[in-house]
Amino acid sequence: MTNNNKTYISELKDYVGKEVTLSGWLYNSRSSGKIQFLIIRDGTGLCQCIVEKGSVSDELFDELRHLGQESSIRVSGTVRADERSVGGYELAVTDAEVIGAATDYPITPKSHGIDFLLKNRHLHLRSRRQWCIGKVRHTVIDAIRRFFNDKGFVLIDTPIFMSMAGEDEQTLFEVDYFGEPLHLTQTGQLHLESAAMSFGKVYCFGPTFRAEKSKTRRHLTEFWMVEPEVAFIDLDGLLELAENFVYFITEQALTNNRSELEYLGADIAALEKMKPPFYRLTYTEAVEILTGEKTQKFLSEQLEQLQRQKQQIESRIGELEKKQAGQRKQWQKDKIAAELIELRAELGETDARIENNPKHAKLAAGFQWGKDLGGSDETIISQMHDKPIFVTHYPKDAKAFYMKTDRGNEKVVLNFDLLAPAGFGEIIGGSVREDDYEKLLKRISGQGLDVENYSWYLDLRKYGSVPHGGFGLGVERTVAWLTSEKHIRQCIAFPRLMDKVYI
RNA sequence: UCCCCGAUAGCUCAAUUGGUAGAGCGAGCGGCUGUUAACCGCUAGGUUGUAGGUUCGAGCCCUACUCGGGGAGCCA
Repeated sequence: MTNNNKTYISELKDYVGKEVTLSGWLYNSRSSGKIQFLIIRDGTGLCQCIVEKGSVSDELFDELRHLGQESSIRVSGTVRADERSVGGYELAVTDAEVIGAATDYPITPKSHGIDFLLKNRHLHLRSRRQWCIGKVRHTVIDAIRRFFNDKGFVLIDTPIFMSMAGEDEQTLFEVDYFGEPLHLTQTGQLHLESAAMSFGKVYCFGPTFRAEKSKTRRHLTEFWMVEPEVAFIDLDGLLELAENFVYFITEQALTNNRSELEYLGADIAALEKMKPPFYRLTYTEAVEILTGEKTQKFLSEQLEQLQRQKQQIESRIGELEKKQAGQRKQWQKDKIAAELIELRAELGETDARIENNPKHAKLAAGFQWGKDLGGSDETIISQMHDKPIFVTHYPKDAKAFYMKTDRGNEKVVLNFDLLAPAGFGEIIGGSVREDDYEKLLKRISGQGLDVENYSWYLDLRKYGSVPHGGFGLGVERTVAWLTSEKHIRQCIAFPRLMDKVYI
């Protein structure tokens, strides 16, 4: 089948007044006796197609009236601009051909639970929300490659089967490699360091696997991570690289996906403020903030606000319940019932936040210097800022063996996390790498790791060692942040969750 | 692994103190020439997650289990 006569919905603005043929799927339809509105999706967008009685044969008119959601179809007609239509253009249909009729499509235009949607992920991908997220993700990935390629970085594909651990042995997936135990990569960093000593600036980009038993909205067992690694760079240089990088990604998403971001309900005004420089805090400063009065005040104000919000929702529910009882028409009662369901869900979320608030306040107030920042601690700091925040100089003992110690204070390392604002939390983790042979050797053996396995890694410190470092950015977390999507499982086509793989 | 919540029609949810299981969407039929998750009328659709227990009577109370959601630890 040739593709020559086909027009895509995204191109309709160039065909106003002209006759075109669209190929796609029936997204939704409404009929009004002698006029039908078919919403067609073709992968590039949505288009409302108008079928008037008399402009097509009676047989076709009747066939279209009974066509099921997601049937595949080819429609021909004249393009015209109309503000009432999705996307601003519509098609006055003169002819149509049903390619594959569909009946009883499971995902209806009403709301569904997450379990049902994940079980139907192969179909859920067709929904508008998932489509918008997929488009944003595509832009993010394109921006990642473009940013590094334009800056002279060389792409290095690091292995997925790994013989050594980058971080923690316990969080690895083990595989049987012809009888030998290997594990799936959790970072390409160690290999990347060796490549950086050849090419200077390198990056790797691919799937990463973590066997962490984490059941939260921020975790997947398989996720995509990009990791740049640069020779001759210090911590300040890394921070600058990271903020320019994140800025470029947000700017590309705003340029290419504004309508998708709007549909998804992303905070576009906030994203437009993401210009560097970002905030910079040391770990010690972050701890002072967490344990300080300002945080307790911030949290108690937040709690008050949540309680006010709760009261508002409750009084609204009370009003609606009264209103519902007074209604005689069943459909009016049902409309109110639908609103009540939404309000009750909102109330549940608010309740959970009210319940968590004092726990988080207690955790923050009792935070001891030396521990790693917990999820709630990151959330608090993130909520207190309107731009991304770098947190640097973590305690050495809480961090991986390869991080370079601060020569002015050996208790901390030259690392950083980048927290996305408004409560989204960590999207980047990175560090300057230990470049001193003796210090690295001591840290490897000090962590009980087999030095033999790391001899090649130590070689990099033997033959022309240089200051170097890099970081890793999680793609799904970044997409979730940009789109205001709550759970990162929606930010990858086929998510792998702890204990659960649907298709 | 721990804590909290839930499971009722294909889907999303109601069901007052323990007293005859309902609605919307979706499906089918009909009506309507500008609809925006269209609207209006009619029809079909149920072993209330599983196994026990209390009771004259259990969707509702009790116990165990299964599955799911949210959160914690850990992390991108």
